[in-house]
Amino acid sequence: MAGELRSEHVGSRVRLAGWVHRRRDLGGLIFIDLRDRKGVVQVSCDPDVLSSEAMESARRIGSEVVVAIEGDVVARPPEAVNPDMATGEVEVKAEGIVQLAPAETTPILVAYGADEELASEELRLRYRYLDLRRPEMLGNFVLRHRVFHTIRGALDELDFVDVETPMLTRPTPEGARDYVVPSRVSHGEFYALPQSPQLYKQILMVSGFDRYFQIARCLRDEDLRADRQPEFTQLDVEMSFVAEDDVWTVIEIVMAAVWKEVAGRTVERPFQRMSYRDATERYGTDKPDLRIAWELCDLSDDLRSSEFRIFRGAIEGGGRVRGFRVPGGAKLSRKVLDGLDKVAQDAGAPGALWTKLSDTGAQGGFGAKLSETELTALRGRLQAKEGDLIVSIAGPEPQGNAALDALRRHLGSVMDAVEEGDRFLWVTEFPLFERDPESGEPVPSHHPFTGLNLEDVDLLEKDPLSIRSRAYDLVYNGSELGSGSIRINDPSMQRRVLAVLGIGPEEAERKFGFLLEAFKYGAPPHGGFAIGLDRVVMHLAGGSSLREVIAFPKTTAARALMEGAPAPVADEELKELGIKRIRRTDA
RNA sequence: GGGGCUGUAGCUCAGUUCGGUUAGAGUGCCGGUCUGUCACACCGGAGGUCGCGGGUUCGAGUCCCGUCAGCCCCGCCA
Repeated sequence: MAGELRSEHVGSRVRLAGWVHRRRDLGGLIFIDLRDRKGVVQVSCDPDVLSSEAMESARRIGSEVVVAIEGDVVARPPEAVNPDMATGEVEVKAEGIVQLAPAETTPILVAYGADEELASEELRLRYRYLDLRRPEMLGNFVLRHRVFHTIRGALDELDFVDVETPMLTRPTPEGARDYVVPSRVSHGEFYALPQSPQLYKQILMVSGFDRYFQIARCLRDEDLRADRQPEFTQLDVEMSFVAEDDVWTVIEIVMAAVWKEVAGRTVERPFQRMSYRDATERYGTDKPDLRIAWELCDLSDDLRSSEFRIFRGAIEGGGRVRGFRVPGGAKLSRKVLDGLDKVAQDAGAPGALWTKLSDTGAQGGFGAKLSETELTALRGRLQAKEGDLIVSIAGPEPQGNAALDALRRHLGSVMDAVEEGDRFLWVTEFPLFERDPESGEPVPSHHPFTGLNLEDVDLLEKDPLSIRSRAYDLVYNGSELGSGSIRINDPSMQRRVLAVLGIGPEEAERKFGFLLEAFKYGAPPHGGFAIGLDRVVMHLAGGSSLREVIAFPKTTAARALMEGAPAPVADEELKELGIKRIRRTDA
């Protein structure tokens, strides 16, 4: 193909078909850059070879016209070799050019120059087929293909079986909002598109499938983000007769294979592991970016009786003072330091407290408010020295965590302290429940079938919020790639957990009766994992938006701009579905 | 549901601070010159509901109100 021609092909005759990437008309000579899936090659149109009619048509041919070209591959004259081009040592001397399809002037460019800005994302989505012609975009999807291919190969090698589960499923009241599909046959009843194959894969374990996987489409009707699409692809895995380590090992093998195969990078196995408690204590988040080395420290003991009202007040109010050391951070400008308040505030804290360490003590910020003893204690605890910056947050816990995490990442990037590398991390022992901020009642932090740490079973009814689960997340460079758990396979334990969640036998029966019923007939111990593959591909492609690695993504309003979805349907069609349109009740 | 940014030529943007002549640039497009270019170069030309609606004003791309769209974030995402 055009993009594959190299000097070894010189002398061979080729017939190429593709798109006119660019054309350079020098008057006598015309050069056409011909693009196909493998890349671009230069075609030369020489009046000594081509008829004057053929030269005339080559002169008129526009960008993105589809053409077939026949000719010999020749070496370029030495002075005309283009080292920036994979095919730059050769060109095709055209002897015949046929237009296979015309092309109007495109609304957005395909062939961008090095410094040219891409068209707006809105237009790129509207004319997605043109945007996807760009070699960078095509490259993302070739990479995506290789990721999927590698995963399938690795799991096949590990004796997993790929099983498909339904797209039309039972609506679930738990979790994310369902995309709902009306039933034509049963008016008033609805299917839901799957949020994940969770219940099906557990049922497959009851069926004895033992090692299941699926690359599954999942749909959730929630608001979008750069890293969140309503429709996404997940690697779904479930295994029987396993504990955490068995699941982790499988995922580690798969991820290492992907990174090796697709990026040519070796990642160390086993991945680092850290409990949820450790992660939040040391980094202020359940998805720490370990490329930033700095860790948080509790400074409360050193400041308990401080004259500085903010510190003492926070501690007396039941909160804590925590902080971290930014090596060399004393050189940061006043502007950057003043900006820390906003970073902390955006994360829900009243503000950020900081001081610079110099040879004479602490300068600026809270440094002046502390006694000599307190400063010395802080320096010792943080192992901080002259030239460092100390940043801290005083106050109650959840806000403090979020702010410390935000400050750590913000300053990590400002100080250029984010190391290169692939830092995978298992975060383990998530709490089984968290408190619903509105009702105050416990709600599952993962899902209601998550197994619990056997040491904590006795606390189930007494202190549910303190129970550690057998759920785990996989974190890559500060980004959550996926999560999983060892599940509950004992029907009576499942009933106890549901009871704590305020779901009685009747409600449980109505919501997931089929799962509970299946568990009556011999459910093996099992557990699994799910990985967001769009995010994996995004990271490997070096991007920051899923839209770069999903062929036809939705906008932030969940609309498809190219085909125009969603769209109204005819009243007649609605009638057949037993659905009546109601007027919007806008005020 | 809330907050922020953006919307001007096919495309990318300037012009909006502080209302005032005929709204500019680059690129693409069209025409011309050019036999080693590679974002070819050079010369010329066409191309605008200033997102949409309303208001203030002698006068609105510019000010005010509303609305639509795209993007980023919070909420939400078991």
